[in-house]
Amino acid sequence: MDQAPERQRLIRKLESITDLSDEEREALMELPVVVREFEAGHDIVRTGDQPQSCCLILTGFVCRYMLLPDGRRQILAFHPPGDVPDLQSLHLKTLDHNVAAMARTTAGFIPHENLHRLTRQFPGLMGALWRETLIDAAVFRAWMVALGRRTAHERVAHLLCEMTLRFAAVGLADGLSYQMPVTQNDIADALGLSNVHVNRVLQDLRRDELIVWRRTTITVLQWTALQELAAFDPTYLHLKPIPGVSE
Amino acid sequence: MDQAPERQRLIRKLESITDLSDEEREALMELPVVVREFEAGHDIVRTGDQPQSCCLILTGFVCRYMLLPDGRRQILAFHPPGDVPDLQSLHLKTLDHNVAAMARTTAGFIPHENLHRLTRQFPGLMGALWRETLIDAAVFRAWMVALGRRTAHERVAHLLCEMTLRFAAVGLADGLSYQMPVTQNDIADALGLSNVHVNRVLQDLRRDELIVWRRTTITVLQWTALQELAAFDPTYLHLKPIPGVSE
DNA sequence: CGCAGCCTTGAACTCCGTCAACTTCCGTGG
DNA sequence: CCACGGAAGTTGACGGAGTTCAAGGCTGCG
Repeated sequence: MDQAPERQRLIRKLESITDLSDEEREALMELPVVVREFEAGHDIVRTGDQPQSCCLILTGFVCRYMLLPDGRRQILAFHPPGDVPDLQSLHLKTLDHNVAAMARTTAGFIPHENLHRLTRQFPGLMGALWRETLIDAAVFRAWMVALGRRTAHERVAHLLCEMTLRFAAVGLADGLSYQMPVTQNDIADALGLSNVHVNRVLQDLRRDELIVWRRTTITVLQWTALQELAAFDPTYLHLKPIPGVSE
Repeated sequence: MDQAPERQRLIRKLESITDLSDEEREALMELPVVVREFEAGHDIVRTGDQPQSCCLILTGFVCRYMLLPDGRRQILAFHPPGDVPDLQSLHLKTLDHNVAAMARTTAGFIPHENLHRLTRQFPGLMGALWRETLIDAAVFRAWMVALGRRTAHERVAHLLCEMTLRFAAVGLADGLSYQMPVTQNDIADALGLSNVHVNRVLQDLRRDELIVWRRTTITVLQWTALQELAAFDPTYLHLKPIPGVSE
């Protein structure tokens, strides 16, 4: 009876960026989902893999990353529950980067054939999924601007703004507070900085009482000030307005 | 009789990443294309626009970029002829960045409705176009790694490797030589560096006889050495093997 | 209670940015 | 044909944001 919560995750996510019809929601509820669990630090899929299914994050937290031959790591994206980090594998056979669990994570695997059938039957859903991959790319672009042209303080602030909205969009934030299980080292690898410098920047943000970050709990104390510091413009997330946060 | 060359550009590009059937090629030949011309430095579409057609680059050269409020610029992508830099507008109504001509450029505008009709009629073409947007994102990821974790020398070398393959893939390279009308300032804004530093890096590459760059003509002299310097792995471009360059 | 991973701190260093001047190159027009 | 002007490329001196290295301090889990 209650395998529903999984699909609700996906539906909630899609509805944060598109409108779904009742039929489409029903079709999503009928998707077969194989649930697997991953320990923190373990890869879910890897460079070179040719997955036959997409993985929907149900609980936990996930990142995508690439490694240079000498071990330097760049984190490409963070994914809260509801995201499908390898949705691209639907049309790009070979994976060119890794997906890893940053905390104990449960993921639901949805076979490609079922997703393909769905997109054939419901052009609206095809649009929604395509759109989802395009927003993925939009986030990459925003990160590129951060990596290339923002200062360390701006980068950290920008990442915090983005994650705040994305957690809120799928209902996983409590006001401006949310759980994000990443280390300062992870932040550094996401923002192209050293862990030492990330530490110093975070101390500044705390000293200025813009945020509180205790253990894995992040709380934004001064949303407007943080946005201004980051020159954060949420357009690129292409989210519908979020009750209680935006609008 | 001879409006054909335009569509050939698109077909050639798509065939560098997918196989097309005769029917699909024919359907592409029947797309209406409105040709317009743009001067160097002029925007083709802008942030906030809600375009009703996609622009196919026919001749010239184009970049996508974002500006920070204080004027800092990050170039997100370069596009040789054959590319459709705003293909995403098919499923993302509002543009979140700009597309600009870097040299005198002719672009062919293809109405969204025609592309949508095409994707409904030919699922293979839908796959090809979706795939195209996914490769776009893959290139963003590669750039993110460069911006976040590569040194200035590696970044420049990596960009040169990428552009060499992309020009070659659409038949616009003469061996390892091609025309790319960008200034050192543009390179700097693409790689998150200053124009001064790009200048010094290029001098190093020339001194070591890895490349020649005169005016807008780039020639790679030592392909293997350049690849090694960049730690360049072309997988992310998801190209078929290019006769005469790769394989 | 102990250990391991994470956070924190300080000092030295470096890659790259900034500023400012100078040169080269090319297109234009006289 | 040459003179001019502006944009792009080049050079040097200096400064700073962020890195590296290394040590020490927390803290939560087994």
